[in-house]
Amino acid sequence: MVQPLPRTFYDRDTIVVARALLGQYLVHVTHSTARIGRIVEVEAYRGPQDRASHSSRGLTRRTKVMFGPPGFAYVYLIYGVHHCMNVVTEGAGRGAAVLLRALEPVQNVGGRTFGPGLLCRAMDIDLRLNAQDLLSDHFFIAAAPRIERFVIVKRPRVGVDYAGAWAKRQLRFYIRGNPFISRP
DNA sequence: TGCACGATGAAC
DNA sequence: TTCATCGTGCAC
Repeated sequence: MVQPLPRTFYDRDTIVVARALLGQYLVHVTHSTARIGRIVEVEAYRGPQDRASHSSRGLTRRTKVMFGPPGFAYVYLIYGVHHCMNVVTEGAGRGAAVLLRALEPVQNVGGRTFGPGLLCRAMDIDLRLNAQDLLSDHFFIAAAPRIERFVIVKRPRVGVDYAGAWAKRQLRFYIRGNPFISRP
């Protein structure tokens, strides 16, 4: 039975959620086609104090979703070309989220899925899904169908060199040895 | 109202 | 290393 992970899954410390998301299944149903990808790489964005996070700008029209309740999708356009998808974590007002960086194709996924932009393209995710509740029937994350055992690798996040000391924090997590990681 | 700038990916 | 391309945040 494929169903969304509960709100309580997202309502926890962002690093805990980031690690727990690895191995889970992202599901997007469009035109009665269910696209499914296994999450294999993520990054944690901790809140307003995290200089790499969009929420470090405070509460704005764009970051409103990040400061909202957990379990919602924060989707934005980057470089005017690609979309990136996050899941909001922790309680409302925290401004924390987890960026999905790579998937392993499971079902109805065409094209490459490694890298946040390619992931969104392959899963047909765009701005229309911003602020979408992930406890829905067409866009959600489901528990992995079976217990899997893997080692989680920690690395600094990608593309946030401007963030000072926060750029050095190991807030990127991925499944060791998985062939769909966006970069070593 | 204007403008510099990306949590990227692809081409050169 | 350069560039596409546009929403956002902040200066004026």
